[in-house]
Amino acid sequence: MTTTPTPAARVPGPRAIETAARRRRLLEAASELAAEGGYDAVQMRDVAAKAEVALGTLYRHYSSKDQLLVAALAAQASELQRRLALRPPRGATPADRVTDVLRRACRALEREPHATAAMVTALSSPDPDAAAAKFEVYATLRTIIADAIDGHDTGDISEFDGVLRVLGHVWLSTLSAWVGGMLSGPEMTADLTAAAHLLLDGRA
Amino acid sequence: MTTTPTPAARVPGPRAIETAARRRRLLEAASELAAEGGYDAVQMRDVAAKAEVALGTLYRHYSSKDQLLVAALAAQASELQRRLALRPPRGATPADRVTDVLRRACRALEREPHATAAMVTALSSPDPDAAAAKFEVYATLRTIIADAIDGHDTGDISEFDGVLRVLGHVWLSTLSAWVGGMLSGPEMTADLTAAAHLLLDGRA
DNA sequence: GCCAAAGCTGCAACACGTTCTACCTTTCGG
DNA sequence: CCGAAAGGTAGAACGTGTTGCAGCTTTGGC
Repeated sequence: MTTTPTPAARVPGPRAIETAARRRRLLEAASELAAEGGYDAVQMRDVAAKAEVALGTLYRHYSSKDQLLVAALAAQASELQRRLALRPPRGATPADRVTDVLRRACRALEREPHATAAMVTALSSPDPDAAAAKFEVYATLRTIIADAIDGHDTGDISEFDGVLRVLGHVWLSTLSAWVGGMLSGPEMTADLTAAAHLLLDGRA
Repeated sequence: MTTTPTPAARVPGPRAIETAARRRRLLEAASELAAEGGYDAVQMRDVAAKAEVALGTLYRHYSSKDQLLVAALAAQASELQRRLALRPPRGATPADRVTDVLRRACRALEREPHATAAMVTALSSPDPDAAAAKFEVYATLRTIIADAIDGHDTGDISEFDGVLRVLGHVWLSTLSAWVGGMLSGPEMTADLTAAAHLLLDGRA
């Protein structure tokens, strides 16, 4: 009796653990394939095989390719947020801090261009199955910008709501343009920096 | 000799006329199918059939579905520009005129939601074949905004280059979000209006 | 005139996202 | 303990974008 045989029935149970592990493997497989060859290289049969899961199971968890990729992006955005909490953006003014965050984020994304392209492609697909995951990504991105605007003190962020929304749009659009080859990396950064200064300089 | 038999060899020739007519029919067919059922309803076999053209011919002119749809969008953007030249935007300040233009454009787009969805979907696809047509659309949109900023007089637009780029990004991103169901029509207009005022009020 | 190139046609074929079927195993409320 | 529900597997099958092919006609330079 020293090693409680069935501890409390509140532990997940082996089946649930297996299921969670499968989901994790699926996201990992998708990310790896995306990093290697971009959107087209993420083929559902390959993802399933790489995660050692049946194709039907993949579709049970992620009901479309775009949903899968957006979920992977959401996970990555969360991790970016976590890293930013550890090393907060530097800069005296809101505009400087926002610029710093966006620049860092872009550098990280440019380091894995294929993966970024795949995930941004999925993010800008109109697939309604992916809507929930897209909301999550949007929310995370806006939180990241909001945290940069108020340098971890402050209160009245609500005043910046419009700025926040506009900056979010510019971020997504520049990313999308970069992925589509319409904008180079430096141009993307330049547009983002310009937007941050236009929207934030001379305000609060 | 009164009716010059072969006028000057500078006239297009019957073959070229036929070819041009085929291209026009293809764009029309694509637009109609898009208006009826959106992106998925634009099926290449159906477009070819509706335009009374072989599938291979469709691909000779437009090397992908996305390129075809972006070309249709480019044509529509040109027409919007023409209509705007006839009825210039109203408003005393640049921000007011830009808001007026964007509001009008959005209303036009919301009137054909399926067609808009199809074309915006194609526009935000990363298809490199469509890059040239995408550039054309981007350029037209920026010209439209630029014309609204300077009320058909003025000179130094270059000073507004950053504003122009940022507004273009916001326009595309809100459209994309609207198509993806992440933003309602009024929300889209609100974000655009907010951006115009944030970027233009208190400047020149 | 003649011939290569360009442009078309009709149709077969392929690839990959997605769906469906048939069947098995584990979990859990009664 | 039982039976239904949930979650899995293997694999066939379907739809649609895209490509390839064989042959036809028109065009334009020589």
